[in-house]
Amino acid sequence: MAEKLTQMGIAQAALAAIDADGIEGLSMRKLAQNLGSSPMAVYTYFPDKDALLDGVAQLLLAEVDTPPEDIHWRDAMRFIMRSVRHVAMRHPNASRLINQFPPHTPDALAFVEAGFRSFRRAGFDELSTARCYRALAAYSLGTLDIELGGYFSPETRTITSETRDSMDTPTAAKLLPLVTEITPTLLAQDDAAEFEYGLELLLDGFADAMSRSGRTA
Amino acid sequence: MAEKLTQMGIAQAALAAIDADGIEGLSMRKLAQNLGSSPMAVYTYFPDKDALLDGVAQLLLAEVDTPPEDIHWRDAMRFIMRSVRHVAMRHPNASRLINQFPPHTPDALAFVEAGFRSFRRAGFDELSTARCYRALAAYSLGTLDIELGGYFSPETRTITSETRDSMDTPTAAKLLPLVTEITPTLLAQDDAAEFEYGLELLLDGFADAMSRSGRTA
DNA sequence: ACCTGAACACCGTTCAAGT
DNA sequence: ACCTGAACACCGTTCAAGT
Repeated sequence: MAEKLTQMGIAQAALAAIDADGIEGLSMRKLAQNLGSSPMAVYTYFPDKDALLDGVAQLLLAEVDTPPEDIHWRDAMRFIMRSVRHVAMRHPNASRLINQFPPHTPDALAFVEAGFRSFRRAGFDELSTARCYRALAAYSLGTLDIELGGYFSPETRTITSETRDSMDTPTAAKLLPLVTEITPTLLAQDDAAEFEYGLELLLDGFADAMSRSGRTA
Repeated sequence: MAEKLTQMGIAQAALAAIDADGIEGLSMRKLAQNLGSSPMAVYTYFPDKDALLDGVAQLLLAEVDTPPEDIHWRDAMRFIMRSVRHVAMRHPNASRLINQFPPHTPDALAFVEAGFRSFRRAGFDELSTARCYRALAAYSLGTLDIELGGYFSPETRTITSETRDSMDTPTAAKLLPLVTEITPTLLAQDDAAEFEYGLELLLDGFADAMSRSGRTA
């Protein structure tokens, strides 16, 4: 029984459970036990497990900070992009949900609205705004795949082992000399610095397009 | 019984099953039935289900085409990036595995090696090559999240319904006017064209950095 | 509307045994 | 090494029933 159940309370408990045990570790039955209720009680508030996970994603996205209104659009985009990344880093076990479920509640959309506002105030039209948002979203989601999924660090990844090393290092060096050469550099990269690097390329590109369309960005 | 089991054959059967029924629809038991064997036979070739899914991902990545050796690095990158996207589009139900499992078999790494070769031949040093590869990988993976995960098209997504429309349209228009304004534009975007747009921004950035470091790119 | 308890139709994987 | 069959310890969700 504990507290009275609510949609928000259940989603928060689910997020806490995922933070602790990962997405795979969450089951409707264990969650219900945490809540002190029968497994089926949750189904009054969420139609199925997928809807619950979507709810957890909305909770995460609501944690993204909204930039001050008076800053330059480039700073606003840096602010939002960094905030998304930091939310994911605070919830490494849950971050995959951000890639899977787009924001759709008012709280989760607050940072999107703020980003659009910044673009529009700087003179971007609807098409440019949509286009820039899409490019930034792609870069942001891909960054989460790489950093939180441990894309470049096979050791940290879910310890599947065996099949992974289906090629011994001597063979690799012969067959894939450049992969062998570059991989250590890739592993030594500074995540934050590389994130900023790609981000600035996109922002530079947006600014160029703006100025070519005859405005002072 | 059917054919003799092999690691490759099992992974191919798993990919076919996923193409047909989705990743969630694949079970070790159904796969074994397709293969005409007992469920446990697969465990001789893969230590667990995650290793099998990794194997399927390697199969997908091996489908990525390798660009001709004599083209400009920009064309080589366009070639590879488009090929990854097209592989994912041929296997929409399986494409999430590309975001989850990086290439690590020789066949799956062939396109990476080719990309590195192209960068290095154009005069990029190890650090620049790693840096550019990372930015392209992030953009590529994020694009798959958006296009194949239906990030901008809530209707096509797994039909979780209910919780999704926790805000009626009139409220949304008041609270989030710009989201309301831009969303139709977002839904009407041409996926291929927008993919190319962001890609060119990154390639432009790489070229700038190259020429500033004192080379003819 | 909200919640329960039992039941259904599944899972991945371990284990002992066979070849 | 390769494969089987039974069993273990789980799942998400339906359903009938209670308040």
